[in-house]
Amino acid sequence: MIDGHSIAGIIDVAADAGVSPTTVSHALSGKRAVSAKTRLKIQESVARLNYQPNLVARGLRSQRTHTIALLVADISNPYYPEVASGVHDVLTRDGYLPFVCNTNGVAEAERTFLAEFVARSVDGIIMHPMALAPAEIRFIVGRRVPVVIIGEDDGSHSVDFVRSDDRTGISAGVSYLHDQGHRSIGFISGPVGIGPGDARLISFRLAVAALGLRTDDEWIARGPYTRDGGLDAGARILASSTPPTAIMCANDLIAIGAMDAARAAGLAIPSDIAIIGCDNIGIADLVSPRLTTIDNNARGVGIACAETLLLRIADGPDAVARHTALPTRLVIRQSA
Amino acid sequence: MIDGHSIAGIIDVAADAGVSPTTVSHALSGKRAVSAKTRLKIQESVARLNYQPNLVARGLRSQRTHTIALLVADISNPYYPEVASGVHDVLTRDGYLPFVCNTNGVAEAERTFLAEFVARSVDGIIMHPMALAPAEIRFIVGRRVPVVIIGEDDGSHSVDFVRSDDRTGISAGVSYLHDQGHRSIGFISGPVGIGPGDARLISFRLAVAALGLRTDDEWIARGPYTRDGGLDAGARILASSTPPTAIMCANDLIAIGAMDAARAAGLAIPSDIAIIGCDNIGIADLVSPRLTTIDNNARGVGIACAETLLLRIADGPDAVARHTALPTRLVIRQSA
DNA sequence: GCCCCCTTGCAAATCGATTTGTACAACCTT
DNA sequence: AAGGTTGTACAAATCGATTTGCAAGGGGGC
Repeated sequence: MIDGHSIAGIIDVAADAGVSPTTVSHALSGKRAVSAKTRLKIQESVARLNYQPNLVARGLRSQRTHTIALLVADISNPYYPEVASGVHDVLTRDGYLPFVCNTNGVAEAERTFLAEFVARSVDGIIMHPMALAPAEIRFIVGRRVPVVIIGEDDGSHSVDFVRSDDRTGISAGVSYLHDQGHRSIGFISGPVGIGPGDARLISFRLAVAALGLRTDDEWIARGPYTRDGGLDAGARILASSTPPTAIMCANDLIAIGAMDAARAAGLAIPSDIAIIGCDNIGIADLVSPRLTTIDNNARGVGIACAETLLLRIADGPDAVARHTALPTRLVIRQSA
Repeated sequence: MIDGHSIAGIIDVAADAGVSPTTVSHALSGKRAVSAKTRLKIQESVARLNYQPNLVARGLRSQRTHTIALLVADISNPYYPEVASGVHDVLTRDGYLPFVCNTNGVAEAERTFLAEFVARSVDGIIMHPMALAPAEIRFIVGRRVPVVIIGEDDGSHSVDFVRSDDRTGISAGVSYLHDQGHRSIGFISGPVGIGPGDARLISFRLAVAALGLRTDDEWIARGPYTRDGGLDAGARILASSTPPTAIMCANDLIAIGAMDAARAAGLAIPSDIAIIGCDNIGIADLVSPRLTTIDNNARGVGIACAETLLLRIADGPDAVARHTALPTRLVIRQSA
């Protein structure tokens, strides 16, 4: 009895119950009526033989594999596991299983995986493209398998998009600082054209302008999305002629670097200078002081992607595309 | 031309090239000889029609899906993405695609997913069990699909195991503290019977005894694997009659909590008290002072699991089981 | 009592590839 | 020149389920 799971097929069940495979299939799927008596017999046989339908065979015949693919840049980047977790929870509840693959942001890898997903007849793809444009994705995948793209939409009516709306959270952050009495606020963004920094800087400028606050170019700095990047940029801002009393950052790593810079300058956080990050990665709650930051709701993005995909699968390829923007929110801790 | 990918099957390719489907299959798989001339014709047709074999159909016939499953407790726990990344990189290189699923440590979820993997004919399973014993896993899965288990082996000769060997790293940590002049070292473990804390505490005791150091029960504390758990336990140790000059912790979150406790007691790190964590999660490099910790080589574990699984697939179920223990290593930063 | 319809179950086709058995030809061997 | 070997391609069976078309039996309406 090494094998808890014998290799019974639907034919074995049919033989055991004294009916045809057809009847077994109908009894189990409910797609056609089966008398209560035979259904009972079949259920007994199923239990006795420990029958489990071969899902590969089912997938081939029914053209539905109940499989989806999640394609991200790097699963070990703390943002993606949150997304994956949301996707996973929604989809497994409906009997889907997710393939999870990394592209490392390489265009050729994105193309290769997409083609492989099509060859494997996945029922849907959720993807955060780094190198491919939505049009090319659509071209590779074709109309047969639905795609939900994480990121800014390109106005297309045939692809679903989900993104988090940085504006709401950043605006809340600026308002919060304003309420605390801050009138001079700086911002550290990422390198030009790379990542979400540009969009977040724009959101920041809008929010500051909306409150009628003064801005100063010396209070804006850029650097890589790392702790060291934040340290450098933060030091530059603090060295300006009249430094701001608060700094917002394009991500949490930069914010942690900015805290280093503040400490190095002998400033106390948040009494001398307030700092707010972006992303609310797990780390944010573990540094000292605990980082006030903007939660971009990664898990919510995953959930929304999965739900959007399920709707698309149900509605077919001709339904109008959904473009979802999830609100972000300020998480107030100790650094501001 | 919305569809970059037409729906050509092997029959279409055969018709286009003027040969039989059999010949196409053999030309592409190389399992039987095909003359150079026809092979060329076929390759042209494949390219023209953009043919990609349906991998579901192939999987059904060949009984190999080139699919594996990775079953973990929680993909958003920073340990697992590292493992997943290692698994992913090795397996995708060989044409496998990984399903990634979470169990949240619930026994019933572990059982359900294992059964589903079998039903889907995955070629292998890599699993970090939380609630199920190896024997039960073996029982559910049967002999048909190979399993690699992450964790302590149970002496079985039929299941492959991979684990990281805490002893090497913890011993290195204790030696390092000893070299720095510490003669009284405490340890904060997790709750009894849960997680890796017990094993790590044993390794710690062995290392301390090997150096002939004195131990004191007041220097050992337990608590949940969280920052707050570390704060509590750390405070208790520091309140003992003669507190130690260094504390090792069963994981990094506990270590961060212990640093909080030290600060609360007015102690400077590492001059007044040295602290060493375990796991080297991404956070460890971001707290202040940067946490000295023991890297358990999560990515290496993933790589080893994948390689072990590939070997098992190649060797068949009767080959002797491999039990691998990967060395851990001390990462020296600022907290010790 | 006759006819029709509805329920129930089976046989056979199907999904799209791989794999096996076989036929035909050409080329060697003796 | 007869017999044997090798190379090449095809037809048919196969993987394990779902799905469709059809037949037999039972019940109800008129």
